[in-house]
Amino acid sequence: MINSRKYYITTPIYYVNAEPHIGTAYTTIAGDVMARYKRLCGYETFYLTGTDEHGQKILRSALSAGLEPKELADRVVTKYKEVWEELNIKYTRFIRTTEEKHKKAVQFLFRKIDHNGDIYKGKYSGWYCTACERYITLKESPDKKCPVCQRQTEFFEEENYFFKLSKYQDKMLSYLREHKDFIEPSSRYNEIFARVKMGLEDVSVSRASFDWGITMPIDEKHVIWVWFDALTNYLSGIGYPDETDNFKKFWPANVHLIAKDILWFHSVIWPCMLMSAGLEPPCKIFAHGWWTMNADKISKSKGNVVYPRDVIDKFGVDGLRYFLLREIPFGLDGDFSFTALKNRYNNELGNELGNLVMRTVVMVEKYSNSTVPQYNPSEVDKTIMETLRSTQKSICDHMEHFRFSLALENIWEIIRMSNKYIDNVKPWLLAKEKLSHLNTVLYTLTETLRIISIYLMPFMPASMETMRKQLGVSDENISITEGLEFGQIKPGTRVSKGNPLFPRVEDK
RNA sequence: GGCAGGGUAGCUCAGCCCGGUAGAGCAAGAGAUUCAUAAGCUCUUGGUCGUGGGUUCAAAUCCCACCCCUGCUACCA
Repeated sequence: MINSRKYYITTPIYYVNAEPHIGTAYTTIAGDVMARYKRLCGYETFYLTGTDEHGQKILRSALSAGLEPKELADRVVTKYKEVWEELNIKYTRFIRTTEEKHKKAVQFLFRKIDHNGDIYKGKYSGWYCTACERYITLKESPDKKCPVCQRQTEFFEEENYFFKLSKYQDKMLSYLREHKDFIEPSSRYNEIFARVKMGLEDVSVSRASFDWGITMPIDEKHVIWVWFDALTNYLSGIGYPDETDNFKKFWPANVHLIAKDILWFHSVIWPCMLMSAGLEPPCKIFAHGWWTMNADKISKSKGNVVYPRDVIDKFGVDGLRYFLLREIPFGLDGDFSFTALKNRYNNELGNELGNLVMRTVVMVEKYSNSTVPQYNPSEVDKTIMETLRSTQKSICDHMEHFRFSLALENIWEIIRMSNKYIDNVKPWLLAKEKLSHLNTVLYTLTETLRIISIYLMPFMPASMETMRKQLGVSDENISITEGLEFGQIKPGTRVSKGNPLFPRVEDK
């Protein structure tokens, strides 16, 4: 039975042969936004991220750097943790696959699956491209040339242990049929469904050609395949198999957030492994898209990799967090460009939101002695109330379904409405004529901003904290369930003008 | 090749399910204002809705054909 008041969300564990870049930051920020949102909704939330540290590639990278693989991993892990801290990522736990706990969990899970009769010794053979380190299928290349690098491949045969994936084909298929929202976006669901229908073949889950990995319990000459190892982090990260209370509380995961390239492993191999071990599959796999850079594919060789630091020096952490989730619908591919970033930052964050906060706070200072005035509920602007009411449901609905960009669009409707409102009622004239309606206007504005700050807290925690200080509500307990009702800011609350929240960026 | 999705203003997209001669944001241009980060507000320019046929009083929207683009088509992670 799924505990409805808990929320368990994960990112993939990142491979430690590269430093965190915009792509890994994207997944991690999205997960953080969701985790923060769920916390605001009152859920006991577990947000897991970490690093994948085994495998041949790591071994090679380490050797060429003159390091032990673990040393290399340690260094990169430090980088990851630094960057996540910088980006304000509030994870519950950072797991490393080289941890003893994790290794034990992997071996435990492996034994379970073995005891269930789903592991057997066999031979894996095929045409292998040494350069790309991958087997090719005759379907993708009948002439036996590597489809990626066009090099001639060699025939290899190795003795491996296999997992009986094929045994779970029917179960997997009916699971997919019964859980239409298991994989999102739905286009990905359709792809996977079609592939599973074509049939499942057993997968090799051990390697004997190198030893940087977790030793296979039933044959010490083999290490466990990195994917088997890596996927298990979702269990070991919450205490499997020993910390039964925590594990029982949080499993199954509500969502595994991933990039689209690793969908197969997460949506098919992983659930089948879990079925074999008698565990429930995760509730949802959400596969997001890729970023291009000025419409070009991002790659090391092209030298156009964007690192978080490149962005936050100029646009701030929240500028980055906002842009990534606002620019493209979550799930689709999108283009990263500093032009687009600057436009959104200046227009939406600086002009529309930042300036709204500024003009509101300054007016309260000037016209109301820096304190939020009393208001007359019957005089509250109807269009503002209507906008707040109509957006509330849809914002929360969008958030629940990872439609971050639409949630933000809705929030910006409120912001734009507020700017219009000011221009319509012209508080500076009301002040001149000493009309009492001014009080209601100022109250409405500060209160609307308070509500906006709650909505935006998951996206831009640092800026919203600053903004709430300016509004004088920083010590208030924030909750989505209770904080959205109009009329909570207390008359007499002192506002204080601070520096612009999002100072304009001029060049670049 | 097979399966899936898409081709709508300069750009990014909504509308298509439930037919009635096109919408938003950005970009561009103009105006009135001043509380404000020269921000905000108002207005304007701008599309024969991939191509060709068909159904219909009426099609971006339904049907057929074609062209083009993208994704998936299993073990580097």
